[in-house]
Amino acid sequence: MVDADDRIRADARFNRERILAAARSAFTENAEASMQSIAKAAGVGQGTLYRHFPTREALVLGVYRKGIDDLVALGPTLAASYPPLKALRLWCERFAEYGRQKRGVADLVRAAMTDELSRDTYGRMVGAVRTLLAACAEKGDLRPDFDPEDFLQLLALLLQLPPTAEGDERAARLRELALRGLGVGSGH
Amino acid sequence: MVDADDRIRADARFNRERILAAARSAFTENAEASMQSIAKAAGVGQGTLYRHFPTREALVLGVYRKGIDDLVALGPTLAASYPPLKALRLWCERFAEYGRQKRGVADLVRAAMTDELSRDTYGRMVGAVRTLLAACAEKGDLRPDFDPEDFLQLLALLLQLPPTAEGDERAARLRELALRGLGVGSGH
DNA sequence: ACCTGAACACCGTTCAAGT
DNA sequence: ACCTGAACACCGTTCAAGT
Repeated sequence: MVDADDRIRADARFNRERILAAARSAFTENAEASMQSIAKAAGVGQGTLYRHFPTREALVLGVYRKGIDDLVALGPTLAASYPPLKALRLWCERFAEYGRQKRGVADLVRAAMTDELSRDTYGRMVGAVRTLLAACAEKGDLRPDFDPEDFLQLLALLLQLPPTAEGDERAARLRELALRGLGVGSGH
Repeated sequence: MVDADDRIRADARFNRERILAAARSAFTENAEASMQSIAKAAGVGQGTLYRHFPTREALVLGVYRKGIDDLVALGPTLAASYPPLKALRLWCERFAEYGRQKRGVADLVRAAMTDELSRDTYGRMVGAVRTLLAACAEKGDLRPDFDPEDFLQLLALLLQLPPTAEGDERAARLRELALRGLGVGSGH
């Protein structure tokens, strides 16, 4: 056990990276880029793509996992620097911004509950939201009985609005609506 | 002009009805039923399908137009029989129920703003929501400054939740969240 | 006028054959 | 072990040919 990786896997790992890089850029310019076109862009046979990512969902997850981890890590960072409600708002905005750039995120969150593969990632996102909401509730900024998963699902649904200025504004208004529904501005 | 229809169109109208009937039942059991399979089920060439409904959107609209008209008409009916807030709630539930059965409705509403074809239908739905919200606002049940289109879009987004008991319950909770955000329970 | 269905240019996914 | 790419079973859409 000199090395964690078997020697023979060097090419496989190389291919994996090539696929991820190709998928990342393909998804950025078109969230519906075909698997076949991604294999081609990566310079790899279709079979190889499917060997590494047996499902489109798996590929999307591979591409966005890092960004989502960053988002999850951002929760505590914001919570440490801002009042709870401000931290929650900023996190929601970052989520929206990230989701707007990488439109696959919405599908990922939507599929997450039924897909074994992405359960971990999803669970950590829910955890981040839970912490942010709990901090607000503790300060009395909003009601304490709300399901963080409902809130995250709502944020994910809002990503489906058209990626235009109008869609973004509507999403922002609906986020504010949700926060008011959670009790913002009705007590303290 | 003895008749509103030219004689020669009898077969065309027959085909149109056959297509609509086939599409209705196909969409009911699978919202993503292919155009090709619908043409086949209708006993019609693909070209005929495309002649009548040049786009999938047009076909969806053809199938759901009547149901949506019913939904629009339901607004005033409920408003006449119930207090405004109750009427609004009931309408939302009917919308959700209808959308759950016919999953194409959500896409229709989502696409409506950018699609010329369905603008009328969409506009009438917004009108129904506007009236219901306005009646509530007038009675002081909720804040008067909210965009009915935002509300309708939110309802349409909620249709995208998985059609399970869990998804339905989440949608119901998020609807209540929105109503609280609109001021329900904070005035009188 | 309207209809048909073969044909085109794609998909996602699989799997025999290669190294 | 891993890779390739032809092949399969589909799509949505078009359009020459028929009636």
